[in-house]
Amino acid sequence: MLSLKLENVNKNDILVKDIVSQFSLAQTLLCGQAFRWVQLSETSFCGVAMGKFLNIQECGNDILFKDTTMDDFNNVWVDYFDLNTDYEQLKDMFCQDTVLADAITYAPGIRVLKQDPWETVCSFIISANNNIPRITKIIEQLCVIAGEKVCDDYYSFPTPESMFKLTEDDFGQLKCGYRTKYLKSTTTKIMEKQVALEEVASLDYLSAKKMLMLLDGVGPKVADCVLLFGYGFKNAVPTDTWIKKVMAVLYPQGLPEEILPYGGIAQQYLFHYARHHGHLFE
DNA sequence: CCCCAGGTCAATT
DNA sequence: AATTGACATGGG
Repeated sequence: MLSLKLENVNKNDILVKDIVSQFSLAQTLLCGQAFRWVQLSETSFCGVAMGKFLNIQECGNDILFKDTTMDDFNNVWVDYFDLNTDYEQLKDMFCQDTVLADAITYAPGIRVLKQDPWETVCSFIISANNNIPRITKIIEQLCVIAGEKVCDDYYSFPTPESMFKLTEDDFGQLKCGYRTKYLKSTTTKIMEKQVALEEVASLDYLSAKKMLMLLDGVGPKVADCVLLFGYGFKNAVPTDTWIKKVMAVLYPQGLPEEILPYGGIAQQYLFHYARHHGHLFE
């Protein structure tokens, strides 16, 4: 458990002190777990998550949450950014392993977010056999078409109800190809309560994974992404093409046992490292 | 023209 | 249970 050092600098601005060593905005928001944050400068971002707008920026060793409230900070952003987890402690444990030590040195400021489950389900259905720029584009278009305008050019992620009302032409605009039928079917199953996303949180890992895989377009990898990035199951390890390469070359016996309870977080350091050093794993 | 992209599904052994 | 090809779209 990490004790947050907070400072209420202005009415709607909150400063989290001395956390940048375990929280880089660029590394956290651009490492392929979230697709909606807009980078305004090297160290500042804007976006909508959990239906709320946030302006967030690094200030030296601190992180400044702008245009928010203390209530939203405590009730929304602390969980979203996993601020009660001490990533320095986790990294110390991971660094016993020399491979992970290299990956962490490359991007020591990655945190694993706990995003909205519905948004995460849809986002990673879209992500299948797709590339990150196009995933981002499709999701943004979906929000413009079906989300609500929160402010200026910022839209919320649409609710299942809103997506249920989309027409064939609306989906055509998304250009997400054969994934359209998965989005439609998954939306219907959620609306008809064949799958209740709020119940998944209370299940054990395997039961939760099985339940998510009842949704069309959700296989083992997407399910693990949703469990890790949308529910905070830190032991869920999404095995995409990159992680398969890393594991085959560097961990033929699997991850070290003591790391398994936090395998998903370790995975995110490895994924980021592998994606930027692809030639090492051919 | 080819190949690939944070895979999934259905058919086939 | 494990393997194989199709699948929309856009970029290199």
